[in-house]
Amino acid sequence: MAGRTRNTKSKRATLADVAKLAGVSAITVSRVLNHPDKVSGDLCHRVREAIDTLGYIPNQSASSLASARSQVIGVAIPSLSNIVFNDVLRGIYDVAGAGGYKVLLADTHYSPIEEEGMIRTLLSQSPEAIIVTGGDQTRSCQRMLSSAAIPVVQMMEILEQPLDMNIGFSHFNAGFAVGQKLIACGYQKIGFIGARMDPRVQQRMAGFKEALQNQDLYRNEFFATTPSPSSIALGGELLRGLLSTTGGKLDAVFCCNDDLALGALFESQRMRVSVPKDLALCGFNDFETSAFVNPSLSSVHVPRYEMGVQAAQMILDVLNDKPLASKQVDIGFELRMRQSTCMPASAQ
Amino acid sequence: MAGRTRNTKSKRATLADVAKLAGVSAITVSRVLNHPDKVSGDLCHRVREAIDTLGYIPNQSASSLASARSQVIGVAIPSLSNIVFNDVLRGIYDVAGAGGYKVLLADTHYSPIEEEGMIRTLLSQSPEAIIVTGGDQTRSCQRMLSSAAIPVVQMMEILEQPLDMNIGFSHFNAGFAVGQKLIACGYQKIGFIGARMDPRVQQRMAGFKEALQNQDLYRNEFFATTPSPSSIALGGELLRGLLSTTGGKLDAVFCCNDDLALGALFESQRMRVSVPKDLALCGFNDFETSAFVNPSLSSVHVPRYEMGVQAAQMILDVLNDKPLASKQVDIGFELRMRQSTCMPASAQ
DNA sequence: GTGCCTTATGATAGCGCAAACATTCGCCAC
DNA sequence: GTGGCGAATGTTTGCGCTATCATAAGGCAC
Repeated sequence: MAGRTRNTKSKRATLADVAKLAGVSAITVSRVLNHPDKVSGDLCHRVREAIDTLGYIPNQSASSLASARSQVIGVAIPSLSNIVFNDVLRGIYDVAGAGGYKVLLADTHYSPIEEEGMIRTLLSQSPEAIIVTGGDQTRSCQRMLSSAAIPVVQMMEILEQPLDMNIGFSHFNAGFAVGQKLIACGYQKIGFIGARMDPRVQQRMAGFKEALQNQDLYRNEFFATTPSPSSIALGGELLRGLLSTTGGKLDAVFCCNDDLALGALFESQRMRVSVPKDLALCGFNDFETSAFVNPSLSSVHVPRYEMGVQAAQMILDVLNDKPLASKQVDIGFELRMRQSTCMPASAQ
Repeated sequence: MAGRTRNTKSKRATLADVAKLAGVSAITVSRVLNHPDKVSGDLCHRVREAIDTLGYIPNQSASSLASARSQVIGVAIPSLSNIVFNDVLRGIYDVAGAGGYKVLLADTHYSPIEEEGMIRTLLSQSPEAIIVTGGDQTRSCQRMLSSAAIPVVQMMEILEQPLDMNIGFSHFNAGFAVGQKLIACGYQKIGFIGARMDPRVQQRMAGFKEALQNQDLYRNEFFATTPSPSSIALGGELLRGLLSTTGGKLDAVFCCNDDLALGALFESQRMRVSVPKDLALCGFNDFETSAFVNPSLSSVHVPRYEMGVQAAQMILDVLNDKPLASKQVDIGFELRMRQSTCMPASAQ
């Protein structure tokens, strides 16, 4: 609580300063900045010169307060260090920025409790819209979002009952598709490793499990999960653990994401387990590495950047009163089967 | 410019609403939120109930305007999709968040021109401090930053003449160290591949080049660079190009980052060029993958998360009038030599 | 010329909050 | 009892901007 002293007393220039220098009223300066078509070319020019001279930068707080428009879009994601969200963010930033909006970003650390606090903080900035991840907000968080009466997009997954708008894909279906594919490839002893176990990973696992159960191939002891954060190192550990508890009987493993899958692949190489001859591996998210590693890693591709773009675009459309085709968009996914799941000819 | 109609006219609750419900004055509510120690327990409780009842969320714009404190730290980074910056960002967010600050983030796309516009936007939010990447801001951008009269941190590299505070490490020294190390390992025909060629990559290259020149080992045709964004795919392409133009004479290649290095490694494997027997590879940034890939990839480790933490901490310290040990912090780097640069016994 | 419209500019008020100053009250020393 | 002090609460004001309304100046039909 120490006294906050700024050594410079040269206060920032204001609209009024610019107006005085240009010999016009403040509102005219405001118009030059916000509705230049409503000011004559002559004045417009004079005002701009004054702005340059003073190095005037508008005070967005005052503008927001007076106009009830903050030009801010709030975004909450579970993790800053997960590539998955970076790609989505890039899409959001590109579109929001081009539309004249700033993005205020919060990292919820995969915790709905933290998320609630962070969304409260976001809302205190009077954002014109909010983008959140998934649908596992706390009740009071959902109430806050609703009563904020602004457009809300829940992204990354398709939800049964979205708060407002929704873009993503079905993780259950994706997991199910992987399960079906591995079975179709001829694999019989199929395992799963998962980390973090956030709602989307759980849905992938549930879909995968159902596909196996449909063919009577589900075995509880072939599934290894941990709430720990996902990493390459962890992928190796989980795979080694699974192979040891199952006595190496597995012939395919679905990893809940590419971090784990790469870790499993690298660990297999060190254990002299040949992929895919001895063991097939499939990841999720399709990182760039997955396409280039040897053997290349099968994965589920998701148009993440595109999802971010569309999420932001839906918001811009609503904010500009453009008609929206649908409040819910299934952006889909695509199995990218590569060398790591090529069933060897000699398979039983 | 369509009319912006909000269907709900239920305006958000204000301090005054809370005050009326609690039967106190507005300033008391403000005190409950900002200086609870100055309000009696009884009133404090009553006010908090009113806040809950109304779902009151303070209007940060009004608060900023009235108090001249925005609780915002502006951050500009060159890329949202480069893991390097994610780690730094995580550090910044963790510390800034714990200190009660929001982070307003801008992606400059490695362009000083874009950066200038984005910093202008950041400044319009009246941030209490700014963190930017590197030192290649435009003149007018630097002028804006100076006249904003707020703490500024330039991060990622050590600068000769920082605007204000500075944290990072010497990319020149890091490149030089890699050069020396490869030479010490006994490599003689040493190449370099680089992409993006932003200022920091250029410095790494310059340091590396100098190390080679010192031993008369620099050969211009062993250096391949491109302004294209770095990627794993590009690493493979650049390596293949370099090997073909040099007739495969190289025995070691320093890649300006781990993306390129991994791409080079994977491409080597596909070309049946054995790493490190036929070709040594060294990357930069030490991604998690690098430690686990086979053969494991030598790289230069940089404490990125720590750098973000310290950048934010320096700012919090200045904002709280705590004495600062130094305005410039060299966070260092560390060579992590792994299998990809193990000189084979049979080397000439 | 009159009336009416459009365009360009200005004056005023108020957005929601907190700083600064004002008031009230109770307590204590003497 | 009196004066003085601090704690608790309130009143006023203004942060910098824009919405709204007002005004002025010009154009045009008749």
